[in-house]
Amino acid sequence: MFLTFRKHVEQLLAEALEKCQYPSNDLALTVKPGYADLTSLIAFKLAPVLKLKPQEIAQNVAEYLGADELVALAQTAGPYINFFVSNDYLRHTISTVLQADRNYGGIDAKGVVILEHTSANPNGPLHIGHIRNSVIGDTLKRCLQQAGYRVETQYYVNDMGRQIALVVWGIMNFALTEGKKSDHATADIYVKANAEVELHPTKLVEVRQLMQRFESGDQDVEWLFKDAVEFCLRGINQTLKNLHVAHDRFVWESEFLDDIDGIIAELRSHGVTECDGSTHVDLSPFGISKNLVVRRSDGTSVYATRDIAYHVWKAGRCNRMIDVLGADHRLTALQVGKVLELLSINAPEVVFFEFVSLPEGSMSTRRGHFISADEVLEKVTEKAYEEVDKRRPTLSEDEKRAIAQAVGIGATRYDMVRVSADKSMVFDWNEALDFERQGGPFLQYAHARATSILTKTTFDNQYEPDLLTDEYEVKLIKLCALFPAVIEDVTTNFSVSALAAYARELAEAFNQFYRFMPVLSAEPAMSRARLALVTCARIVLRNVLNCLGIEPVDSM
RNA sequence: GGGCCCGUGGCUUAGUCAGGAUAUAGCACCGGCCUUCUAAGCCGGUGGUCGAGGGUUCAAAUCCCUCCGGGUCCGCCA
Repeated sequence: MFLTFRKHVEQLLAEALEKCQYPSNDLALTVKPGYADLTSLIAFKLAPVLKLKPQEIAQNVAEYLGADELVALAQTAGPYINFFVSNDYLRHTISTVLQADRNYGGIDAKGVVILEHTSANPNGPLHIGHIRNSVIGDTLKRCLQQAGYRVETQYYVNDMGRQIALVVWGIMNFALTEGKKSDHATADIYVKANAEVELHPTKLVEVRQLMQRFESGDQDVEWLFKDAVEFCLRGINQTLKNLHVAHDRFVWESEFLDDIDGIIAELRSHGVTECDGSTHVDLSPFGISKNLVVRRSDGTSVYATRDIAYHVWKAGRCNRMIDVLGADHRLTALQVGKVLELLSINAPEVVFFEFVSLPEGSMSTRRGHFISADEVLEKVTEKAYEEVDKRRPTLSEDEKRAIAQAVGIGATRYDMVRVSADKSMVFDWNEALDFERQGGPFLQYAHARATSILTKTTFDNQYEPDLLTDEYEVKLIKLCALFPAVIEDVTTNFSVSALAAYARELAEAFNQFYRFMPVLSAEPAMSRARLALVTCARIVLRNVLNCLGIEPVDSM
């Protein structure tokens, strides 16, 4: 509803400006809670142009602004022009939410999105850095779907690099740890292989041979690689499932080997040069001084070229192509994007996120220095179980387990999107295990409270919305109205942390409403009106939680 | 050495792209609220020269320059 309001105000303002014969290319609308529902700073912008005082301009414009169905009041406050929503706006918000229900938050987005995320090398389990990628990616998927897009998520599987060759070589030389989850067992092998190779660099020859045999199409070696990758991926997939992350498709890098010649041929007319037998692309026209090698002098392919081929393939199958990548891929992504542009293909939209490190420093799968997602999930769920057990001792064991699971995953996922993606994070066990703050469980709690009220009565859809005039009620309705605008923001700016913040505000507003506005014990008419609002708030809370991949529990 | 990202109360953090009215929350700390729909909650309070210094502007956390601190990238690795 807020989007409608904003569009409406834009129109009113443009008309008023026209009547004043003022230019109207920038309406300078901003939202500043505490002052108004929407504010225009247009008077400031026009002051130097018109050589008039801002206050005067605001006054002149306001002459042509009046109240209507959506706008209760448009008034100046010095140079500011403030717009306030009407009762109709509030009424419409509630009815819209109740009617749209699960679809509330949709913004009529059309088309297919291919969203690549996680894509961790299958040489070990996902650690807490990888799942920042997974959670951001999966949250985007859910938001894009809520917006209306058809979304296909892809995991790009590196099945032929040096790292996988090392794993394969390790499997050939060391015994797999018995009884371990496959991805963890793979990491053990990988760590051993790295240590061994570091100690005896001559053994690298064997690893290199494996890579060459793979690329030359040696069936036996291909199977070894495939087995190793699938083995590790099974474990990774289990972790993702536990995190409520599901990929629609796993795309194997080696599938693009055949496309490389064609792509290099097509690049011939766009600044490709040969140098000592290898093939380079000159990206200096784009301000990248270093040439990008697209084929080695021994004729074998490089990762970058396969990645380009992958993106060419994706581009042909969707309207929007989005990648979620660690900030260390910034240069690579830029290079890939520029080469795609040379091929007349739009570069992907890339969402970067900064690193997650440990208090003692950065993580390294190679050295076995990392905290796995499995370990975090396990400990957090365990802690959540203690909390449930403490608060709800009468619940059955199954119920406690289920709630602990939902709360643990919710807390973990929320922590991953809470802070802006371009801020690096230091993982802290105390923080991860602390539920006494406005995190995932806080949101779930608000939802559980709303559900609790609704299970104690029936809502027959008969209500008088105009009774909802208290500040807590109005605040809650206004926040519900904002949800589609938040979805729009996430789908255009990928600001998942804004979604997290919105969820927190919504839950807070509901908790305030819950504290001060009795629902079941109110007068019948008031009770029905508040019941409508609880139903509405629960829908929005549930949809927000779904977008965050956090289970909206009915009880906790 | 060069590129990119970050630097906001003791700690974590919003706002920075599109400069405007009292700088956002949480944790911690202090004080209140459970005979009333789940206290994983609510209300109030203490605490900030927005890394430093210049500049642009009627107006700067936000834009420009310099510097400092932290991270990261700069492979015929993936």
